[in-house]
Amino acid sequence: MPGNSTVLQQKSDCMTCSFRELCLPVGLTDEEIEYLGNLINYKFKVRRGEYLSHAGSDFKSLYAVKNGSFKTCVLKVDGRQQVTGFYMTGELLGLDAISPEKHTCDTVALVDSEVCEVPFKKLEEIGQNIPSLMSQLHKIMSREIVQDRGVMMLLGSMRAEERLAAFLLNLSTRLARRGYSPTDFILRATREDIGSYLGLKLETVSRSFSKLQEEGLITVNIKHITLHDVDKLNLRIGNSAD
Amino acid sequence: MPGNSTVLQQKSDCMTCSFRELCLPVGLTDEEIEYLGNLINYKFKVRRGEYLSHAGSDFKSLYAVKNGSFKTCVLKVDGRQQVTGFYMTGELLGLDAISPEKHTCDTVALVDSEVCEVPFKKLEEIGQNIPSLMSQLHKIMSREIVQDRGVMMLLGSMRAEERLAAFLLNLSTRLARRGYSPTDFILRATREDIGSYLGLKLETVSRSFSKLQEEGLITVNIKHITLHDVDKLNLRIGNSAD
DNA sequence: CGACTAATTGACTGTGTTCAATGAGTGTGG
DNA sequence: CCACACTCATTGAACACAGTCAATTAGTCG
Repeated sequence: MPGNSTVLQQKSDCMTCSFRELCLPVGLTDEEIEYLGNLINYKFKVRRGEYLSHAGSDFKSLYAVKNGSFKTCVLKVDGRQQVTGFYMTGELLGLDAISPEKHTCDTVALVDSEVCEVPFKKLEEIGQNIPSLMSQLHKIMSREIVQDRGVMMLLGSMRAEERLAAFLLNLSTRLARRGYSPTDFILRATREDIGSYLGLKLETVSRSFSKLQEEGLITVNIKHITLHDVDKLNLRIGNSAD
Repeated sequence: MPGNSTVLQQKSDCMTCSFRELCLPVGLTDEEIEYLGNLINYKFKVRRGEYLSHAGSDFKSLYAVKNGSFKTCVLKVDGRQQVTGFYMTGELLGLDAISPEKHTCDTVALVDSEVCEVPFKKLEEIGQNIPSLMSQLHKIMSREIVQDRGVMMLLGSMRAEERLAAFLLNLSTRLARRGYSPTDFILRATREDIGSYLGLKLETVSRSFSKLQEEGLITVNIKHITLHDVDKLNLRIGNSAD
């Protein structure tokens, strides 16, 4: 049973999951998915603000976000805290914990959410017989590395407004892949969380939102964001517009 | 043949490699290492300043650093460049390329170096029969994620001197694991590379070195660094001293 | 030795932080 | 239903840290 999350176990089912094309089952045959489904036995509900896992706790399972949204964050002994990632539907939580066999961060639900538990040892076991499952795991881990590199780029070489633009574009892309509007969405995180993730203070995040709005690139209504010119936003952060 | 590196192919041999306890063979039986050795056929020499791989090029193999030192860096269309990582003996290059199947960064030798080529498809294949090899790969990838998270922490919430202290401590730990002095070492990277990695300008890196030296925590002699008080350095970056 | 590249240091500038006040939104209880 | 408390967001003014520009020194390689 993870953290202090509300446990409401229920049989999970990859076959009927509408997000299996985003998650571990990618590239598997129906038969293989059935097999994987036997591994992924349970899904949990985690209510807004509750912890799915705590830094330092033992690692046993990965968690696939079935629906909802999470942040991961690290709290250092001197009180400094930092958000290290945001996770949405179909994304895999806990990859950082594999090597130390301890969770390295707290994982908190930003909205009422559900996760599917993936016991890691068992995943490696059945992976022996399903090559494409292993491949998919490797790709997911690689993607996590690429994503983190992107954040490093952002933190290391972008100014406040650029960081925020990059963050919004990243959300936009991920939402689009899930069938949501890439230009009109609701932020789940507070200004403080966003700031922490982007290496900025919440006031700077707020000011940057206002600046981007003044420039006509976005509209901000507290948590409701509309992107007006994705190409210009991309140019702003040093990507080609295509 | 990777990048424009000097190709001097030679049979590689994990069995006799003094760094196998840091690298992919960790936890494998002699028999399994023999098997792995058949996969890792060649090692390449890459001279200082030469590229092992270029961003955008096709991904076929991981490269294990046999000896020497590398940096990975990304160059954006607008000219911004950033160093995303430093790699030393026993570490695995190219994990970011698995998912996109293209290299996402340039990999450059900081000193004359050697790498062992690990064809990735084949690695996944023989991993089917050697569970501990797959586990080790997962641990290495997970460790890369943890390492990157550390850099994100650093970039997101530390000031210049703290960043530099964290960088030096990280190097120190990795060198110690390789049997080198953790308190007395030679930097392979320039101030500019270090700055790029830490999200600072080279002048700021230089000033931070001087500050830490004035405080008596380190001695700096261009590339030769001596750490005088690892505990205090750790406290400085919000780690407990133990 | 001369031509490089790399590193240090100083003076000034600018971006983001800090501190503070205000406003908007939400939930609770009288 | 409204008052109150609370959290979250916005905005302003002063300040600090790192960036920029520039000059100098140290080190390296042909």
